[in-house]
Amino acid sequence: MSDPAAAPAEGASDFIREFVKEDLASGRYASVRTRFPPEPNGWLHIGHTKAFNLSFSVAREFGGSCNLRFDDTNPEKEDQSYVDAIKRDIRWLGYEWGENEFYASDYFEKLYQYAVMLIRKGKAYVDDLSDEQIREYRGTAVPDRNNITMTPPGRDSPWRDRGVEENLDLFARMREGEFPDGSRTLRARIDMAHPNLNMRDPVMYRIKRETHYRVGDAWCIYPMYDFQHPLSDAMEGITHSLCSLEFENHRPLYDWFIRECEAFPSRQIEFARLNITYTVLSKRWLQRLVSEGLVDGWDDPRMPTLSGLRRRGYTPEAVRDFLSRIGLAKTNSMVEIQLLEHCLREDLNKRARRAMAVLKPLRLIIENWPAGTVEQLDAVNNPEDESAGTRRIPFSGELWIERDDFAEVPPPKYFRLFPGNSVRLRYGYIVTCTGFDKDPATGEITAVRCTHDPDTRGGNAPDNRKVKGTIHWVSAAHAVPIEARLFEHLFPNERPMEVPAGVDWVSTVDRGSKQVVGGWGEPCLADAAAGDSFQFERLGYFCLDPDSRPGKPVFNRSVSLRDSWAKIERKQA
RNA sequence: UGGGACGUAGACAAGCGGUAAGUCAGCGGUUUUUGGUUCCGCCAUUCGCAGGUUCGAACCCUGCCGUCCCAACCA
Repeated sequence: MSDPAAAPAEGASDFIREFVKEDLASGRYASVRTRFPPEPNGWLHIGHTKAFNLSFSVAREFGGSCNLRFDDTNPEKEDQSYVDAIKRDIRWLGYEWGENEFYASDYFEKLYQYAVMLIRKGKAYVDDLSDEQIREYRGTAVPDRNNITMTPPGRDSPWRDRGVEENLDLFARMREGEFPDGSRTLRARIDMAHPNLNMRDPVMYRIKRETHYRVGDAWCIYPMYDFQHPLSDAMEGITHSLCSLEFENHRPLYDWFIRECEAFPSRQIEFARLNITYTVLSKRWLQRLVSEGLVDGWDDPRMPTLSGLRRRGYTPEAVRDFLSRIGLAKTNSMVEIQLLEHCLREDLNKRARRAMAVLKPLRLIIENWPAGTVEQLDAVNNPEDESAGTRRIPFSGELWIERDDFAEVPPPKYFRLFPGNSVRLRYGYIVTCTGFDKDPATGEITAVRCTHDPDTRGGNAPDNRKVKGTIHWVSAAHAVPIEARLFEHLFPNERPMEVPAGVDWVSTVDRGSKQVVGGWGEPCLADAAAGDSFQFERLGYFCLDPDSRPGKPVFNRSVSLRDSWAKIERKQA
């Protein structure tokens, strides 16, 4: 407890770490053990990372350990595939749990014995009330004249005072499968007048004939969260059980079960869950996006799932950096997605190789280029990392440039290509625009013409004249065709869940949030492997998608570069 | 005539009775062969509001206001 090694390594500090420190100092606990308890009924999203990053980090910082425990007590929706996906995603973010992998379903027998213990103590009883009756007896909330919700005290179930022996017998027969689904429950005997609804004799067990993905048909009664969770924590010797705010109302119950079962006194501490603008962080909502085909599956790069972020090109480092920046508190908060994007840019800027690619191609013809000549030019792979080295790029008399980099009539402050103006072709030559070709029928610019200054090879002018603009390009004869998938936020609204009455939030999904375009890339892009990240100069960061085929790489735009020109344009408009 | 929490800048968030950190966003400028990056400035006389205690209050007390959560045999 006076061990200096117990101090947080990274200097992270928040109210939970304060509590942990106090608990160690006071001797309440001798060491730290946390847990991350996902239910295997869906994919992990970035909201979950806040929770498991916290529990794993706190454990590590205080020299303890963190268990991965699957909270699999509802066989209806759980499946092994989710277990596998969850494990894969946690590892991806960089956490390992070694031998500490547990399943609440492994505790079914022990939990049953705890329930028997509570029955013997007169603290639990078998109830014959139906679910509707239970709800009614619990006390239905009614709006008063000020429309404030109030809840009258509940009434005792007529079965509440059954004798211990009868309860024991009935509970055993529930387990044996003598009663139909839903016909009886085991309830904790606490206080039907308690102001906290959770304390009004919560259900501990329900009868449900459903095959469980791990224990099969061994059980037809399954424990409820409120009973199972504290005892699972206790059995694992969890000291600090960290969970989100909505469980605050359950803490008295959590403590009650542990106390009455005389189990290890785990401490539950709640914190605010993560919300991010322009997206939704709820399994149910994400599930709907998938099932209604609004996205291309759980790993669609627009999804906030870890598999989606990974496919989008997010790195574990960027996600962890994000988590370290959002802080930890009990205030309900909505983090701007710009912060997440900033973290990605910052990470990729240091690590991603640069490459040139043109996404809205326009032909550039260098009129004074010696016909048939091809030159190999040197290019830096990453100006932020000298060790990344250099590469050669072919240059010739016909190039692809970005359509946005030419203007027939330049707007104010535009310093790209327009008739009479000079720009530098990155790593190439300084060229001067001599004209352009236009389709007389459509008015579309079909090619831009220019001359190059042979003395500026590499981009430097011997006379040191300054050229304001530098644009990217790809040699037409050497370009590899690429597909680029450009993503925008899934929702146009900062808070997609807050829709006007009568509007289905699903209808607000931006159908144009995924845009597929064809373009041209420099030759090195043909050799990219799935998952490789590049910065396409002046455009953004792109990650090779597994949909790529030989000769046809597909790139997902992870995030665009900051674009101050776009801001100027916006102001001018 | 319910219970549990939370209110510090546009968004997060430090602050723990001694006179408002930091980050993102935004704005202005610097550097730059990416309108990227870097770097430098600016951005809360005030902490939901009103009283009170104190030499001194974002921090303590009282009242009020606002927001969130709770009425699954889900977790």
